[in-house]
Amino acid sequence: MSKQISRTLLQDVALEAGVSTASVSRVLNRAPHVSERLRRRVEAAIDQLGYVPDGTARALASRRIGAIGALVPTLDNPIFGAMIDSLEQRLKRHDCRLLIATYRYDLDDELQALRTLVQQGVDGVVLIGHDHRPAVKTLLERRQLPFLTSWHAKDDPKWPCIGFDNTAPACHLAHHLLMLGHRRLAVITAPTDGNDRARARLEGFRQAIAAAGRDLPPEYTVTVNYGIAEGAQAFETLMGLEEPPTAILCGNDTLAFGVLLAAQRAGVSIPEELSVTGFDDLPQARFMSPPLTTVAVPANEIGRQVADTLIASIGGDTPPHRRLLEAPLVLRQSTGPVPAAD
Amino acid sequence: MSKQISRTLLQDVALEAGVSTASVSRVLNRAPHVSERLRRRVEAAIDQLGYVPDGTARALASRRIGAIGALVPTLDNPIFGAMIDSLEQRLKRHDCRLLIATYRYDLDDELQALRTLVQQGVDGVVLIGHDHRPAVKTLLERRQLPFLTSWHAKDDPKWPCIGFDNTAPACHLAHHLLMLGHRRLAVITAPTDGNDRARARLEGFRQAIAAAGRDLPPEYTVTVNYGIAEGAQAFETLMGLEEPPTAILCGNDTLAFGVLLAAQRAGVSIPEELSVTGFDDLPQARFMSPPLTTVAVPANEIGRQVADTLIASIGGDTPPHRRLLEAPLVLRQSTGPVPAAD
DNA sequence: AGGTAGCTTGTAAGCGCTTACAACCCATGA
DNA sequence: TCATGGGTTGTAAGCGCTTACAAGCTACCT
Repeated sequence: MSKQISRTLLQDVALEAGVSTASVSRVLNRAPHVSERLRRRVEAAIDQLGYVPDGTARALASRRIGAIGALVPTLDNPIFGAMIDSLEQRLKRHDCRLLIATYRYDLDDELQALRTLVQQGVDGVVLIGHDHRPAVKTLLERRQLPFLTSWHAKDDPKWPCIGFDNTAPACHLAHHLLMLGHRRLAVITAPTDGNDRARARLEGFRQAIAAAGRDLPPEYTVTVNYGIAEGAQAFETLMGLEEPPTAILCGNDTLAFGVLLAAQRAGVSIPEELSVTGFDDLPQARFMSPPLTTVAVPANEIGRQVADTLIASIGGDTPPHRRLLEAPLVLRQSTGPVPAAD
Repeated sequence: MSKQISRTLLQDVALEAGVSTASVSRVLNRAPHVSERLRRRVEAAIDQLGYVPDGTARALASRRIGAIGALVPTLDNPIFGAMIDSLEQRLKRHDCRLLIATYRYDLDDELQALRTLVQQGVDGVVLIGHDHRPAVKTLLERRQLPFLTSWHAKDDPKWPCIGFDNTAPACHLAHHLLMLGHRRLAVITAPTDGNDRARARLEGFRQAIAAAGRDLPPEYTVTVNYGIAEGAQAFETLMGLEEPPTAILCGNDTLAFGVLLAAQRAGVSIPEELSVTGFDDLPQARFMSPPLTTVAVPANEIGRQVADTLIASIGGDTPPHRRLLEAPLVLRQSTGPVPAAD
């Protein structure tokens, strides 16, 4: 069971340097009150012996594991990949590792995954969105674990967050279309169950439409899973209606890509015959034909700020209740005036 | 410094159940030789007290942390996101967590990140590719750490791998173009430094071209970083040559997307005037216009098999030296016969 | 009935580090 | 000169679990 290699221990270093184990530990942890002379002696011994501290023993004794946990719905969506990428890069600077777990938008799985991470001993946790099982909060509180939610903008003192408003940009997008004369706006959304971001975006679309004195009829709201093919399919559904929409608001870029491609196939020219919007501003968005009007989600910036803030919380700081980042509209060429006929 | 909440310990469970701590531990670890009656008593006590074992103590005592480490160049590339996603999902089944670290294709950073993961105490490690600093091997061996490389097909007993051949499909791709009559084949490749996959693909292209009795002149080989814009730029470079190529082989899909888009802008019709190929088969590839001829990389399958195999290695199995997965050509419409004029 | 093999359970010694606490040293000021 | 205080270092008690080893028990065999 045991790894036979007898590794050099902290005690060996202490012996070699002729100091106590406590001193070695202090040097290792950059503790204050260590004389230059002692520090150098210890460092020499460490080099000499090629000593590498044992993370598990350290974790047990110090009650800090040196890693945080990230719970994300999936890494298949590149927008989360981007966030995790930045998060990990930034954590590294703080000498902190990243444990990830995915839950496929299933909140029970999220809770379960959180339990595992907590049991593992993570020093902090980052969650996506505002929708979670109540037990998530209970668990986090009981363990007094620093945590942060992200990707949303709910002003809930119980859930500190670093995110952005999903509703307002969605509202602006719809407003933009209404200003262009569109009256038949349809929406393609991801399943909103357990996904407050999708709900918030949908809500934004609704608000703008309501503000214009109109409404969003059920047949103009199509719910599909994430994917290009799914977006394309939703396009078919919508354009097959008796009165097809003149504009389609998509819950994310990937769905919009599907719409763009399906439109191209169907010979529906965009934006002349149909306006389309996305949400995320994936790298591809500006390269679509036509370039996609969308909302730039600050995925990388979220990753960085979450890292910095969580590290600070672990260090004892009280995190700000809420920090909102910009999610600016990016108007490109997939939206245009309503067709003359309409 | 200490978390004030006095948590219930294994000892409390033992007390409550009226058994020894060893027995509780045995129940926890599904050890053999535990009577049904005792097991039930312990489980009742665990439920009763809401006991949750401490991962760090467990790790220290058992010398297993319950997590493996993954070293990937970046998560910004969705193909790695896909692999990591599958890897994590599958690890979960084996009750194993995933620690990730990225290194931006910098092998020194990779080594450094590995050191950190090892120090952290990971039970196993998965690497991408065959290019690594020698110290990586030394470290892994000295710690007798189960590990696996992936994404390549080198038959190197020192580096067990679960991957696929990058060269052969690349070769086929080039062959396919040659069969279509193309003679001026150009290549857009990612930087090959520290990236054996990119080198292997380039090598495949070269092999096919050489087999046809031709060669790949330097001006037909453009090296650019990962990105759509970079692919587009490379397109400009190549098409600006006195004798522009009639086909462009791209080292990955993202570069090919850039070429496709730049061609569209430049009014170069594909595949009539120019053939283009990618590598990866990202979800978008089949939705491009025209749909991209490429190679389907088994990212998800790699993730799953790496998980299963690494878990088996940790359990004491000797991993197969090498398992190769299929990376089939996907012929779509971005490749066609050489233009008549040529 | 006694011996023995094979389970089941308990005892207690770690796993390798951190840190509270105490001891010590030296410079400073009275 | 001696008390005082602050910075430096050492001692040793954990951190919460796993597991080698030994002991106890049951059942079966002779």
